[in-house]
Amino acid sequence: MELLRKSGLKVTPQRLSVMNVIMEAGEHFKAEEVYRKLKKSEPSITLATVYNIFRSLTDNGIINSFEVDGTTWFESNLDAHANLFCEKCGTIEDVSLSENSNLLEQFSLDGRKVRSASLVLKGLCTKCSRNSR
Amino acid sequence: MELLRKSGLKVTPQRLSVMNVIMEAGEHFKAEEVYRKLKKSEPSITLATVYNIFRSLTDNGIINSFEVDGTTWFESNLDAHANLFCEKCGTIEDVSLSENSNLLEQFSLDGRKVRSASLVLKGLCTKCSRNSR
DNA sequence: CTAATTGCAAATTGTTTGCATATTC
DNA sequence: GAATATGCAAACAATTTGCAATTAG
Repeated sequence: MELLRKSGLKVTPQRLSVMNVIMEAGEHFKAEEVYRKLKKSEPSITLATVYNIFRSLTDNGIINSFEVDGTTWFESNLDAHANLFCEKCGTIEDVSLSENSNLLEQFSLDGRKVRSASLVLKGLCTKCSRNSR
Repeated sequence: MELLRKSGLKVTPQRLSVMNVIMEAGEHFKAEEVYRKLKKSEPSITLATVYNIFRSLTDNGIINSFEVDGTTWFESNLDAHANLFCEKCGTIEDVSLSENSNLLEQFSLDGRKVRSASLVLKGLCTKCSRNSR
């Protein structure tokens, strides 16, 4: 609620529900998934509304988004990290950068301006990597 | 030609044309752009064909792809680097990683398997950054 | 009361697919 | 000659838009 207010966004039940889903630590969702989850408790909600909400939340820096194979994922973790898409189970796993690595200072920027960075990995998550051994 | 042969892909004029466009150093293209470019010299070519070609080239590791805001870009630079999407002029600029940074060793991987990494930046390219000062 | 947001349907964009024809190897 | 690729039209998936009705501040 505070986050919405701080950004001048109106506090609607739909927005609160979407935020409830997305704010769980370490969670990553696609719009469609959130829509399906919410449909149960909030049957009137629309996929378009979910998309609209995600747009205002990302525009206001409340959540983060990144894309994998043509679809957009959302997460509440705003710290610099990589997202690993597991090619076996289709989930996303956060991958922290090694301590001595500050992602945002890794580039030779020479007079460019970087506003956002998205580091997406593809491979096998911890669980699937273990199971495939 | 050698690259195609090595991967067991048939050498067709369409594939050669696409590769000619994409192989220019530092160039980044969307399928649609390549299609428009080639339409002039090769009027029979189709957007679907361009997409098919890009798929076989990426599947065989001949070129690289990454996505920005829902559209896929292709490049021939296979070295580890970041791609900066300029929000002003809409082009992509390669950004090399600082020497002491090996992108693929930056993560705390602990038993995960990483097959590919895509680092996409958004901001202003060198030219637009200069012009906006 | 006013501006913002929702819900709905329809439109758009980027990309893929099925299939007949043509082309490489 | 067999397998693969092209061209074309049609299908698809993800996302956005226009607009009327509703709701938050």
